[in-house]
Amino acid sequence: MASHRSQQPALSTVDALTQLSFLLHGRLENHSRAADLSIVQGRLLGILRDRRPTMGELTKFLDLDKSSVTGLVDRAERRGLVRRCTDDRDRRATVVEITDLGRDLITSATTAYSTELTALVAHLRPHERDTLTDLATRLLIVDAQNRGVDLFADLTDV
Amino acid sequence: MASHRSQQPALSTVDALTQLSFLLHGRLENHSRAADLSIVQGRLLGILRDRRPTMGELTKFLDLDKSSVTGLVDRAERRGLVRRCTDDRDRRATVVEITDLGRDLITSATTAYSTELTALVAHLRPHERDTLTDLATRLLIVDAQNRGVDLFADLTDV
DNA sequence: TATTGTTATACTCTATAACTATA
DNA sequence: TATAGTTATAGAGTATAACAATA
Repeated sequence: MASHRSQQPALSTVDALTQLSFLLHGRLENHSRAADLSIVQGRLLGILRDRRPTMGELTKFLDLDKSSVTGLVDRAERRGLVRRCTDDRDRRATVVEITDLGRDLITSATTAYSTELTALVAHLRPHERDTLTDLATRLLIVDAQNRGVDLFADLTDV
Repeated sequence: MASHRSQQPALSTVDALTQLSFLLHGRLENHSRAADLSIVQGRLLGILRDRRPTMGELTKFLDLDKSSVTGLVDRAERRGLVRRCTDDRDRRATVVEITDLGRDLITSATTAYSTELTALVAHLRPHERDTLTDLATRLLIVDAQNRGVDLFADLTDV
């Protein structure tokens, strides 16, 4: 009942993870596009879902140049997905917040993505899913330690 | 000896895989950029490493519009990474092949990427790596079946 | 007529450098 | 002077629509 695939050439660990990474990234891109969002617009809205950062804080979350963030927020604001507010404590700073429309879009995109991915991993048995989750999480923790950050400190959602 | 992380909030399977996907994608991007390549240029060269496709075939491998492929190949050709040849059997068609320079670049990028990823998964025990590889491969196989293609038919390398 | 590929055009995304306004 | 953010500009990447050359 287990394996129909012994005839197949085996993938290396790195190749299998890399292909899986492309698979997930492509799904995320598809579902974002279905909500009329690019991946980076989706990341922006995901960050804003439970934060109200300044432009400068956004450059750190997104790891982009400040001018890139200006353009990104410009386009999102023009579409009514986010709005800029002035910070009363520092009049140089600009705070960005998500609008109801932006929240609706990112919610529908992440829901659809999550539903599709859940259906995919449903092909594994429960204990296999748990194992996969544990192994993936351990790799994330190792990487976070290598980078000197706490994996669970700033989960930026999708 | 096993787990120091029971205090941490657990990630869902989907979240763990999604974050891992971002991690790998970011690494691939870094190593590509170190070789002065974008991810898509790297994919192009990876495909050309063991193929000599027409422009039309490239649009299928890359899942891009033909005009996008024209631009992609234009920029790669301008940099001396690929060259266009005429197809003698169909004089409408254009065959694309990699140059020695292109091959050097993609080899160094994939080698560096693979080395870093191998070091990361080396934090797992051998039997855990095997399990992870098996589970990831099974997800890829399910997805390939859903899409009606053979996973092992057209591995486009990285 | 259908297919292969390019060109013209437009938009997103990204970065560098120069700039404005506030601290 | 230093910091927060924008503007000007340039280039990669992507797509749609119109086109040329060949089948």
